[in-house]
Amino acid sequence: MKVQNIKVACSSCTLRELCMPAGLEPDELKRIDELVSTRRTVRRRETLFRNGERFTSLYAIRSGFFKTRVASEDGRDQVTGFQMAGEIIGLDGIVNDQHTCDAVAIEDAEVCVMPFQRLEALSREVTALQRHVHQIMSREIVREHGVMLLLGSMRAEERLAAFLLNLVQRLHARGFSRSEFILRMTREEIGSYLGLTLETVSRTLSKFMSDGIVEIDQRKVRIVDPDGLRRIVNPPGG
Amino acid sequence: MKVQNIKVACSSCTLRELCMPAGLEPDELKRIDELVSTRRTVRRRETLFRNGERFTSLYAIRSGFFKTRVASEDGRDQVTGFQMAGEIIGLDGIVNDQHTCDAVAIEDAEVCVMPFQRLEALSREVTALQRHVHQIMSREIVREHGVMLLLGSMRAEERLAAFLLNLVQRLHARGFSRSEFILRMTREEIGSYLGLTLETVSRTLSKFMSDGIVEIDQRKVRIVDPDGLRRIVNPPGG
DNA sequence: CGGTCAGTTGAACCTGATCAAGTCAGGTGG
DNA sequence: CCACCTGACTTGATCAGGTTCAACTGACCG
Repeated sequence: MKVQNIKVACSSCTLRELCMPAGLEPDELKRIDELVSTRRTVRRRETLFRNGERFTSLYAIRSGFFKTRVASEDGRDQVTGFQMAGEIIGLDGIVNDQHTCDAVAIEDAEVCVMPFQRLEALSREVTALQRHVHQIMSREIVREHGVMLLLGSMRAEERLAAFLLNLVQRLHARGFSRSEFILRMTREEIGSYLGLTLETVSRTLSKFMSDGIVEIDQRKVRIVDPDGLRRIVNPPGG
Repeated sequence: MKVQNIKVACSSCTLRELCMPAGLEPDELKRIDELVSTRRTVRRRETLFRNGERFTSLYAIRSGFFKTRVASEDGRDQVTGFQMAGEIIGLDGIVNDQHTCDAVAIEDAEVCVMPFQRLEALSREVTALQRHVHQIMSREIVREHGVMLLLGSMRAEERLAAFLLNLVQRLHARGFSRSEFILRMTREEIGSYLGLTLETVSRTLSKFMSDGIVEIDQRKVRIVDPDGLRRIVNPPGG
């Protein structure tokens, strides 16, 4: 783990519109710059935090990709999400002052460390920030509802199609292509997230390819027929 | 829907320790009494709020039982949780000022209505309340992680066992028996929550019964061998 | 150039879904 | 009060989607 003390200003960060509230007054903007104490770089395969560790901070991802995962007492584990630049992780730790999942970088990453005490103090004073924190947590709850729907009621093809559409949509919101992207995660990680085995993920992607819906070369994905994917997620006839 | 304007004081509510922060100063406690605007009764099968409705308030359940469910564009739906006295619902609405799921009473219920604006204003001033709101949202995120683990990696028997243990544990925390309780939901609702069909739920419960782990008479459940259930959830050998 | 890890593909198997029939409890109306 | 109806539940038989096990390919790296 590497901690950088380089001062970084949210006010001049290109990702601000993703992690910070919009429409702040100049003086509020200035106060927000106190929020991030340090940055931290996390190399591929390293953890940002682990189940059981003391919770102190939320983390805003500046670059790179993370996965979060929970484990049951016996060895099984479940990927609960993939997070990219501009997203906030660590919310699970707030309830019991202790993290309940692992956050692992799946490619070299850099995060902004936001000590939670500071965040709470500041959001008592800056209403827009308070609102923003609530929205971030609520958004995570809604996202997880979607995953529950996926895991509880969708078939393999539907899960994969929904997964690909979700990824490309988030990447597009960050200025990347609307149709091409690189998978940062392995088939096994995708499978763990979607409640499938890696073989089923592989087979299903192959099927999408032979149906002419996507082109896949290793980790490189090109979505040829986005409507085809959408039809798979929401079959027209019920 | 019936709205009661009877003034209710959180400060004198028996459920306070469940929905409100502990260790408040007397003056803080007094201010908290401003939080609940009204109570509302919801009959069985009626909804407290629906997907698409404008979000205004969080609701603390005073009595009764709810389920929350999300729906995909085609008809499928997924129960995302069962909520009982002392629990807070409505958090999904915060992100977009609009509810994204339905909350349906599965038995006659009464809730305390907490206008969210008021809650935000008050939590800017009462630090313990601010912290409490954060904890409630974080707790929900952690709960959903658990459901994702369940849906993504457990087999039918494990899901049912985990479900029964979770229910009885929450009921016991509310002063009910450690081993007996009434199921408030149908087999179909349980199945939707656990990603199973109602037939599988029924069969699996029958199996538990013939294994001497539980006794079931209609909706009445008696857990005979809690350790047996725990062993099913966490098989000793991996 | 060999070793390792990720991914693909095939074949057999199994868990849980689906379809179907029948039971049971509770409520309603004659 | 009883016959009937309905919704919830149970149980059986069959089916299928996805898992499991296994073999193989290909990319990457020391």
